[in-house]
Parts: sequence; C-alpha cells; structure tokens
Amino acid sequence: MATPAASAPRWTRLEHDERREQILACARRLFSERHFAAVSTAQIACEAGVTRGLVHHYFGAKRALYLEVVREMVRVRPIPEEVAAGTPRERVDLAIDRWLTMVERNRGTWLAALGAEGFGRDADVEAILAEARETAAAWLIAGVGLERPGGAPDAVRAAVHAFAGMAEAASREWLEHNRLSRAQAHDLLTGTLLTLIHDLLPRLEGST
Amino acid sequence: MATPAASAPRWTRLEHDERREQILACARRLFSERHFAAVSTAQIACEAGVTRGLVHHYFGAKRALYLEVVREMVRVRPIPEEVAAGTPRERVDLAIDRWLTMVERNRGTWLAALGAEGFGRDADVEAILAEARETAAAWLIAGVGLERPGGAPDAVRAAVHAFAGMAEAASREWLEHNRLSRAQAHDLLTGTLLTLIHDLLPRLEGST
DNA sequence: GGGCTTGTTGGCACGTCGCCAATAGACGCG
DNA sequence: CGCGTCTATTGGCGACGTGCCAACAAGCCC
Repeated sequence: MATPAASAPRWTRLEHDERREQILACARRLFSERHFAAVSTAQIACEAGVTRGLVHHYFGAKRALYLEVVREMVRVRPIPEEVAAGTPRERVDLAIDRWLTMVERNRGTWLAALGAEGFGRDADVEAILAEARETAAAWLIAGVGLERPGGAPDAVRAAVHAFAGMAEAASREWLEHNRLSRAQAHDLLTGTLLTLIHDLLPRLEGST
Repeated sequence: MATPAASAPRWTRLEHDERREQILACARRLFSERHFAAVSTAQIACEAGVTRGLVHHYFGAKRALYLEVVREMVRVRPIPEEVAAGTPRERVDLAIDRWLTMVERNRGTWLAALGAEGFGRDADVEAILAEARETAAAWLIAGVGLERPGGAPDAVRAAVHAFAGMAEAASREWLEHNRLSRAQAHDLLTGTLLTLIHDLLPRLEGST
C-alpha cells in the first residue's frame, strides 16, 4: 500500500462498501482454506492491506465476520430459474442437471461451504445452513412441480431434505473423491428422485 | 475436591487412564453443547475438578483433546452385527431398522457428531468423519449383500455414500425437526435403498 | 488553501493457550 | 511405622489473539 514517492499518502481511503467487500473477500478466501481458529484477524487484515483495527471496525467481531462469510457462501445455492414444463421425468432431469451445473460452477465455494475443506459449525452457522437448505428444498419442490396449495406438507419437505442430503453426498463423491462421473451422479440422483416422487411420497403423505 | 477435614489432601491422585477418561468425559460434554472456540481449557479443567495445566499434560493441546472427542463420538456409529440372511427386501429392511435404532439409541451423541449442535470442522476432523463414513458404508454394503470379490467398485461405494447422506438427513428430520416419524423415515430409506440396489446400481456398474 | 467528515491507524487491556519447574499425594521398602 | 521414591498435579510465566477506543490523516467541499 506504500508507494515509493515521498509525499504519497501512507494509505488510501476507500468507499465504505468497497473496503468492506475487500476485507470480506480476503476473509472468504482464508476461511475457505483454514478453519476458524487457525485464521487470525491480523492475517485477514494483512492480506487486505489494512490494520487489524479496521477489520474490527467493519465487522465488530471476528465471529460476525465469519458468519458473514458463511452467509455469503451459501447464498450461491439457490439459482433462480423459471419452472420447467414437460413430463415429470423431464422436469426431474432438468432440475438435477441444474443442480449439478450449479455445484460444478461454484465448485470451490460449494465444497468449502459444505464443510469439506474447513469450517467451524455452531448454532448460528447451523441456522444459516438450515435456512439455505430450506430454500434449496423449496426450489426443488417448485422445480419438479410438487407444490400444493397451502405449501407442501412437512413429510414431503422432510423427504426432499433427505434427498438433498443425498444430492450433497453424491456431489462430493463426484467433485471431491472422483468416484462418480457427472453422468453417473446424474443417473443416480434422477433415478432416486423419480422413485421418491412416484412411489415414496404418495405413501408418505398418507401415513404418519 | 476439597474436603472439610483439616488434614485431608487438597487433591487426590488418580490412575493415569482414569484421570484421562474423566477429563475426556467433561470435554465431550462441553464440546457437545458449545462450539470449539466457546469452550476454554479452563472450563474443562474446572468441570473435571483439576487445573488447566493437567489438561495440557494429558492431551498436549486443546486441539488434540478436541480431535480425541470427535474420534470418540463417531466411534459409536459402526454397530457390529452378523450379516442377515433372507430376501434382499428383508435384508434392506433389517439394515435400515438397525441404522435407525442405532441413531435413536445414541441420539444426543449422534446429533452432536453430525454437527447439529456445535462443531468445528477442518481437515483433521473431516478426515475422521470421512473414515467413519467409509466404515459405515462398508457395513451397509456387507449388510445388504452388495460385496463383490475384490471389494465393491468405486461407483458402488460412492452410491452407498450418497445414500448414507440421505440416511443422515432423514434421521435429522426425524430426531431433530420432527417432520418425519420413525416409520416414515424407515419407509423412505428402505424404498430408496431398494431402488438403488435393483435399478440404479446395475446401471452404474456398467457406465463410467 | 482551510476546515470538516470519516476512513484508518496504533496501542492498551483482557482472556486464553502452551509450557515447565516445583510441589505433594500415594506407594513400596527397610 | 517412618522414609524415600515416583509421578500425578499444581501454579505461574511468556506469548499471542481479540475487542475496543481515542487520535490521526486522507480526501472532499467551500
């Protein structure tokens, strides 16, 4: 940040949001590669070319900054798309395809957000993740045409959540462990979701 | 630890493993209810009725103690059972039933280990969790009779991992959110696993 | 160019961790 | 039964990281 010129300012003044975004970007990167305790505010500040005090000025506490990073990471998940038309099979196919594309596109971020790299979880983090999951589930329910007037029943939402757990695990197997190709993951998830919709959900809605 | 008697020893001397286990138990409890950073070694020591120094003497660093706790928590997962006989449907039914029973029995521990309460994740923790998942998957593969000479192919193991992700999510929906009854979770998982075995896996083994 | 706004700095106070030398229970031996 | 030894246990020191705040200065407006 220092320039060779003698009379040059020792530091430059940035717009509030601009500086905030800069610090956030550094924090995002560091928290992605190391876990919470292994990242110090001094390191974040150093990477951003500012002092530790400024980080605190913008985010209050390290923890708040951390939660902000998590919140931003899971925000990539819901992708707004128009509801697809066609047969159930086609809609499921498309929904899965979009999911996989999203995951692939945000590969690094997504893996980090899911806890593959390093992450500190607690009640707050879990709340953020839970909300993101709820959004993703709602998106999936809408995408394959499962919505009912008055919203989907609890059991259906729960089943979709369960399926989302499978989708996450399958995506990890594909992107992280390379034990599944994209096509295989697609097949696996499509087949499972179709079974879920045709055979399992109707039975679920009738039982307790 | 202090006793009213005047000449009573200010502290009692315990067997190495005994004291270690005692500290570990306190750490396990505290780490289950709060996240890593919110628990201090002083608190752990206080609960155990010893001083902070002793905790360090036994476990070296707070982090090592933490990993020990995580390691112990995931150890409850593999339940050794004889491989079941009968039709595939019966075996799947039994495997799922055992899984749910195990989860229910270790409810608190399991939820904590899965990150529901509070947990700090990083490369080390993830490695422990990954190994536990591998064990669980192997147990499931054996339980439903999917093993092949020379071990299951990667794609099969990956698919089982994916299913395990669904099982975990379904269990959370059942135990944590109460949006699924045990019977519903059982139905959901049994149906999915049967589809997986009959329809999806054969196709998976033939593709890339 | 002077004053004002406010982004930015540097340092102080506190809490926690990692470590180690000194202490004192407990046990075996004479 | 008292002594010496072993080692579990203590208490405190040094270092580091966080939270916070008052002073400073970069850039804008007049």
